[in-house]
Amino acid sequence: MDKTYQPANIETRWYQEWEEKGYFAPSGEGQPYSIMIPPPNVTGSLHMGHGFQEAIMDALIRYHRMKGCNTLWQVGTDHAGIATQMVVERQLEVQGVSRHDLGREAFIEKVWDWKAESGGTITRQLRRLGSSLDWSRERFTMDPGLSAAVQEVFIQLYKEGLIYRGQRLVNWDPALHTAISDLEVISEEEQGHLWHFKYPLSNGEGHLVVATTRPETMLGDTAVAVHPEDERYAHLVGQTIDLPLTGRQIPIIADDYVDRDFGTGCVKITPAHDFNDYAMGQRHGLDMINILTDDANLNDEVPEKYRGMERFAARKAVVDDLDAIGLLDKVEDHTLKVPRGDRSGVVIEPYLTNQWYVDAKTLAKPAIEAVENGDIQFVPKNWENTYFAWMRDIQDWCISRQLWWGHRIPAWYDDAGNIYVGEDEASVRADNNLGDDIALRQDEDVLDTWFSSALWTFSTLGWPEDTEDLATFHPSSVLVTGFDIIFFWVARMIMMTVHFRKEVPFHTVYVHGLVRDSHGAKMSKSKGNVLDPIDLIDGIDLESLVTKRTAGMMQPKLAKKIEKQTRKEFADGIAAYGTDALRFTYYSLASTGRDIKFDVGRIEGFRNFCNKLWNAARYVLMNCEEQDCASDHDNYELGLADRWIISRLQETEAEVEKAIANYRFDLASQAIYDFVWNEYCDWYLELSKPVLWDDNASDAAKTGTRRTLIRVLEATLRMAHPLMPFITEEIWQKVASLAGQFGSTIMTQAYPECDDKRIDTFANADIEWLKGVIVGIRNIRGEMNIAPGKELEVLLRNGDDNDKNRLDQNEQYLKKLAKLSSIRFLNEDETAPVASAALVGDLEILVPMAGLIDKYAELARLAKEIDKLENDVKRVEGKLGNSSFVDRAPAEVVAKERDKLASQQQALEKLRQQQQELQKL
RNA sequence: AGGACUAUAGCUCAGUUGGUUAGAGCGCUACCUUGACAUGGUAGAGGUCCCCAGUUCGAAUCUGGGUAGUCCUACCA
Repeated sequence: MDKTYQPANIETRWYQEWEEKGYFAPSGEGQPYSIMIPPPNVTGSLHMGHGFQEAIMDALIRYHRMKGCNTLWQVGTDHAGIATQMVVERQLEVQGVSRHDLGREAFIEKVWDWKAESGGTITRQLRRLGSSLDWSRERFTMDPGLSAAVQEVFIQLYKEGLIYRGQRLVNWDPALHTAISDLEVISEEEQGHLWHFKYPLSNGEGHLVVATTRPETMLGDTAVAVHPEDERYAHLVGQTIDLPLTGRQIPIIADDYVDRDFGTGCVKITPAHDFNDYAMGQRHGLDMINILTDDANLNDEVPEKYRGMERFAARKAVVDDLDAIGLLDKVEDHTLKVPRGDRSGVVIEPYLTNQWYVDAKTLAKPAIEAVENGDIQFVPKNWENTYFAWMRDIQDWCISRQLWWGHRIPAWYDDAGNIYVGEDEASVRADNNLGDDIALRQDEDVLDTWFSSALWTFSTLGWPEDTEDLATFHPSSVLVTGFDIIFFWVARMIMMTVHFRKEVPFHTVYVHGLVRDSHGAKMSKSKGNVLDPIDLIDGIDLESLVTKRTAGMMQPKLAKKIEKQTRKEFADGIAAYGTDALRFTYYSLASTGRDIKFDVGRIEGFRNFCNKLWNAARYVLMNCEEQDCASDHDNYELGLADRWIISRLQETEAEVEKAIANYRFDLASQAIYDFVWNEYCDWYLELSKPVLWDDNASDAAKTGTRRTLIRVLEATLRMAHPLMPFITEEIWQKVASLAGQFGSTIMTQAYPECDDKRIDTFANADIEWLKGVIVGIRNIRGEMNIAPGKELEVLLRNGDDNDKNRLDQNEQYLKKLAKLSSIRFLNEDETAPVASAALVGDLEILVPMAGLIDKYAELARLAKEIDKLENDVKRVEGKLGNSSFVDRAPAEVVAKERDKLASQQQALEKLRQQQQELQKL
């Protein structure tokens, strides 16, 4: 083995082998365990969020596979309608071609080409992460099988009346020319203005003042509303206004939606361009005048002057014109929420169109129940509240999109406007007895991407066919996802699955936090703080990183800033840390919080951890290879250290198991880290040396030590494998046979489980004693600046029989680990030399000072210790002096405090004696 | 406006049903190439557990109020 851990040499090699050998496929035996990957965009690339999420899922999958489950991790990608179409349109734009120039069919072909070209990127990257996905079952939301499922669902929901077509206001994206759902609209506060206009009363007796943030919509006003109990205007209700610039007369109506205290208490009503006004228009039977085109330019419903104007130009024109005729009352600064499309970033228009809707309220009911009755559980549980809150107030879901890339809606229209829904034109004709003389045209629109995603857990398993995979792997075991798509995806999956399968899509939803940069900011291209998981694995030099982060930046100023920032933060680029270190970092961050702040500094620590494990293995192999490790006989003996580390391994196994059961990967990784580094390496390997290197030690003891070294290492590798698959496999291959384990891969070995019988509390206590003595001596050595190489003669005083026994049995350990030339108890009649002392319980450990230790340094050290103890004693004395504590606290708590006080007082007494003796000198 | 979450060491975070000497990693200080590892070893420094009040014998932990921050949902023109 190399002296240092070199991940690049092992990772891709092992992944290829695993995949070729088919280890990722379900075994066909055992309890089914399945996870459906949240399908990434087929033309996308891996980001930190993916990396985190895949790491979690892979750990769960590998863990259950090793536990003997029939494990399926279903892989696949999403066609991501809008996102993908936009990318291809942008590529065409560079060539000066629009999708309309190409026409629908040719354009879709281009998209398929692009999918073929770039579609492998993310799946290649998933492999780099070590994800043990069953690639033989890879699916795509637009492949024939899944498309059939989509069609089936649409047709059936239509027949049940749960999908309908309707004309109403939708969120219209004027850049993308499509409707989008409420969830795809992001509203954020922006600085704007509030314009106050005078609307003259038709009777010539003055005017009303209305305020608006969108002056141009006044051209579509069909009423002015006041509050029904507003005395200022009560007498005007029923009268009309001469709507300026239009020549139209519009009524003054009363509606209690109006807030009397806002502005003047008069509101202009534009039913065709505002959701609240729309509702009011319906209540009052107002006209709806659509004044916009698909591009959000003004249409022919407005006076000639404004026709064809862009909406913001029209705004200015309307304001200027009203001002010119003296009807602009005033303009105020005003912050308002501006709705923008999450993809296009342009301001969304409420726009009157025909769209397809899903009756979400009906579907939501059983979906809510599935969570209420515990069939589905969220982890952490509080996300259920978020789910309920949204589901109980759910709005119908607009599922049609005016795009070309996606599942085309299976609906046909005749010239009379009748709607026919069916598999294809032929079946529609057949089902409805439509002759060839009746012209049919198919709906131009496609379905929201999330419509097909909602079917993901069962469509990937072959539905609507009644497959064995469905019977075996559905419902899936757990969904691993971020809270950002609980509404987009999780809720809709539950609705669709419960409706069509009469069972839940998954039993558990594990909701993890979102990966952010080290300061907690969202990672985004425009902020220039994006990290690519692959760069953390392979490393990247500074220049490449700068180029990558600033590529395709529209604003040169921004690019400059990002470059500066990047050069500062990554002056030396990013080192190659390897997949296992990256994954371990993810796990360590996977606690219950909502934000996961990713600091590159952390990954280095875990790369070092990999190196630690690597070198521990080197040490073990060095001592075990071609040696008797008792792999096939019982002729060995386990010493204290052996029994202790075996015991600690059991406890760690139990801890890891519990952590994984609770989706606490931070605790699982912590337990493994701690065991490997702080116990196995720091103590056990050191404790093995005095045995292996002692000529007086018996062969049976040496064999027992070697056996323990190799077997604990081997079990640790299995324990850690789900979290760090590559390094564990690489080492395991070299270690397994020495530990009496056989197999072609660690992947399918049994996961180690805690054996209570091997938890040895006596060994634990003895080792704690041993550590106490060693640490006590090391502490004196460190504090007193005694050269590390200087061997000490240590004396013990005041111990009981237990201490004496322990000394007898551990003398070799003590000498080696604390660097002692001798250690013995003082005889009864022997006076102790001047010494520096440490305490382990009642036992005093004396390091003679002669020639080694400065009196005043030791006095200072003692003073510090005494001070600390005095405080402790005071606190406990206070507690025990409080009669209500003694009376009311449980007896065992009181007893514990008494014991504590007694031993503290004793220790204090000894240290004070020590202090006095020293002072006399 | 309603709701959720967060506040613990310089930084990032653990802390299980109230009883711990409040922990870890990174960073920091001193010493050390000792035969697995300097991607290392040994020792050490560092905390008013956001603030106030309450419950309790006892609060980082429970309750109420406040402050600060983050986010979600809805939205007043």
